[in-house]
Amino acid sequence: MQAAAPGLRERKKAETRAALRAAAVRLFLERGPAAVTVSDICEAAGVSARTFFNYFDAKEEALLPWDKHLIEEVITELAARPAAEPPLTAVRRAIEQTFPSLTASTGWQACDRVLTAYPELRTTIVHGMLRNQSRLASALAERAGQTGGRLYSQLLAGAAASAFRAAFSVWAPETGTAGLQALVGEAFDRLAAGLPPELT
Amino acid sequence: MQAAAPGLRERKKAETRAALRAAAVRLFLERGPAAVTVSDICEAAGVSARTFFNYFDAKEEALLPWDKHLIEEVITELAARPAAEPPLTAVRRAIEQTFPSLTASTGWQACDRVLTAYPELRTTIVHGMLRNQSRLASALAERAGQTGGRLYSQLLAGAAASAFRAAFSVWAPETGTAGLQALVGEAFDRLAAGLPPELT
DNA sequence: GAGAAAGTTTGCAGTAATGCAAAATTACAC
DNA sequence: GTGTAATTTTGCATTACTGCAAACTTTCTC
Repeated sequence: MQAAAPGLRERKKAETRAALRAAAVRLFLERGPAAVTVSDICEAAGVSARTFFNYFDAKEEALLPWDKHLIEEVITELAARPAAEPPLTAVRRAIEQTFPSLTASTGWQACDRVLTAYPELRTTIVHGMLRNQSRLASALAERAGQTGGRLYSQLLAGAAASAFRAAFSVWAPETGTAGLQALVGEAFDRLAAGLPPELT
Repeated sequence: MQAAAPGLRERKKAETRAALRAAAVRLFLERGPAAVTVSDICEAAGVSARTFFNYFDAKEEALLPWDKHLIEEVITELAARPAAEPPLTAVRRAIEQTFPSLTASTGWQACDRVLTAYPELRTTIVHGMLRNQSRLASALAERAGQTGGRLYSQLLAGAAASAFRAAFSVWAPETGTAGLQALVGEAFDRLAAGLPPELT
């Protein structure tokens, strides 16, 4: 039942990624993110500076224990939702389904320490999430066919991404991924209710 | 009733901004945005390269006939909305109130031509709008006091920004600012309805 | 008007990020 | 194993963008 032997190539990539992340976290904690350059991280991880950007889109992303394939997972889950399901519900469930993968990641504790020490990182990281949104919008447009048109797809993707971003923005990392999931759930509840001031 | 004489300083700033914008639009059309550097634009406009970033946050922003003070206008309008108004409605009205300023801007025709010729610019520009979102979130948080908490403020700001971004993404510039406003209205309608697949 | 105060432009130096093509590494076929 | 195809790493060149401090311009005060 376990995945096929990953092979040397995949293993090395995982090691490089882990080394980069470990170096980034350590240096961020030591000197603060602003005083750490990408070159510093790469030197500590033993790879060239150019390689960093084969793994991460931005300096700050090296902090997070999730990576790009998570958005693909969301999109896969989305495709697996029943066609009759209302779009907002489908996105919500797709995101919820990927939380186990999120929880399985190691490195939350380190992430917690850095985010607590340097709250401004949160903003930067949240900004980076916008790249994923267009992937999601395309997937939604495809799924929905003509339902609601392109405006609706874009809006839905934006709203879903906003739900996640808002949750991440106010999340106390020490509550763990379960805490994050609860916030995401609340955000989607509010969206589904039409953003009233109070949830009834 | 007219505004006080702007003074030399303000007038020069306006001229510089206009020169930069004109140069950017012209060069974008001639060679495509990717083949135009900020230095090119500045050379054509007769200012130093460093000055460009006193006026715009990013290369592509020089294209748009609106500027940063528009978001301030939205925030001012927001502050002027009655406190009893539901937050989503208040943001919507605040945005709608600033459309006259948007429509008053000159340069839409040029903007239209460039966006049509280089659709990928739209994505870039939409990304840039994220900077405004945090300003809006703070304003909402302040206005709402404790209503709904920080998650609600962030989500509302994200949703409102998504409404505008989605509208801009699908907007056909030849329909003018009125066309954009109609799309923004539809997006807010959908948000208020809880993002159902069809507007009833 | 002269001089102080405030705001703007500019040069400089440095970092983030991306494209491209060559070199190195791993996987695969026989 | 050897050779070949596919990936990955790396170096190089370039551009976007930011902070800082000095020079310059406009505005304000008397």
